[in-house]
Amino acid sequence: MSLRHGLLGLLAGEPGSGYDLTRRFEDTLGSIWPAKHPQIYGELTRLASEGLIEAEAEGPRRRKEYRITDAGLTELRRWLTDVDVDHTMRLDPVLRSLFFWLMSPAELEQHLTEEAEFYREKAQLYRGYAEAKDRGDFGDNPQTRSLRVTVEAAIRLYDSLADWAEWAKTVPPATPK
Amino acid sequence: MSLRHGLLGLLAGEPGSGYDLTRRFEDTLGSIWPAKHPQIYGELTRLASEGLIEAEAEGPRRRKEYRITDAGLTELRRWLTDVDVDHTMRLDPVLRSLFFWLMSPAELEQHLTEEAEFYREKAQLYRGYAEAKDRGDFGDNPQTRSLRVTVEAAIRLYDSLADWAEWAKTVPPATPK
DNA sequence: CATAGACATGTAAAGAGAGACATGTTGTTG
DNA sequence: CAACAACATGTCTCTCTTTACATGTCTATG
Repeated sequence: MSLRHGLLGLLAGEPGSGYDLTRRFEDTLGSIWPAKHPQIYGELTRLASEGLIEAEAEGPRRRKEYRITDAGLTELRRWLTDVDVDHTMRLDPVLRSLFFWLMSPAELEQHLTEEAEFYREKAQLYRGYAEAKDRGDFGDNPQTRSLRVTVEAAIRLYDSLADWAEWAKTVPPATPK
Repeated sequence: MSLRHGLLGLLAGEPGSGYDLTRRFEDTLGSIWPAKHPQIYGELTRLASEGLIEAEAEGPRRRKEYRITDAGLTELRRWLTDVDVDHTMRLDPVLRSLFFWLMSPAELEQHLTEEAEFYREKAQLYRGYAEAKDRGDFGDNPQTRSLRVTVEAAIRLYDSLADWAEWAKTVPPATPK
């Protein structure tokens, strides 16, 4: 249940509406923790009912801006320090690799080329963010520093996967006689 | 819904019971696609009712050994070649990094040390499998070659994460004056 | 022969997440 | 002023996944 704490964390950074948070999730977390708006609105309602966040009066278009409460900040810190990290990965592309032997060499070649390209582009995208940050484009404060660390993970993961796909292309499919 | 095709793929390699598949998922796929037995039994029943797999008569302890049917193999191949790869990642440890600014330097230091250790051990574990395979311990056929590719992904991913955690320790937490 | 551990299969309930449906507002542009 | 895009919030249903509960068999060991 990391969505809960993801929302809490984003709100610890700055207040926002469900709409804002949906966009922030998509922009900064899209690759590492996707979340759709129905789930976010639901979770915000639950968090508010538990007093971990609170909303001021409604704004222009029924806009409800939430901010984190002291209880919420306490819960967030508790999660960060006391709750075990969930190391679960669920990677469809890697699962598929277990079944590469069922694909023809041509199909596999094409598949791996596309995968490598996809990952390399993603890595480039995040590298762009990282460079902008390092140039000072986003200012410098503890929050943007953390974001920089997160972005670094994305770069490294996507680069690894791109390297892996390229490496996999060099593995001969059948037993060499 | 990769579990479905994961099961189909494992059964394409060799027939097995729900119990077998649960273990195989845990052993070879535990890190990249976890699945618990209730889910596996349920999915096997569904696959059987759709004719993608079939069971022979029950063995010793009500054991039902399933094998893939031609329809199942067709469906598996269709998935591998025609269905878009799902690139979704959901990584709690990376999500957490976005909120590192809420942790004290000491807490963060400890957290990152533990993370790095965890990933490095995992990488080592898979490196061990890879070396055994490369030594020829598991023989050589298309299936074990694919497994070798999958293992390589695990090694690279875990090493990246370990490197990342170590790198993160070198990032100063606050704006240097 | 008792008993423990591995083998073996399931059901039920609850939570997480995705996709479709539904509604209405504000601001910009032609 | 019409129309569209972006803003904004929700519900409902279905699927996927986990956890707890439940049951029974076979084999090796003391």
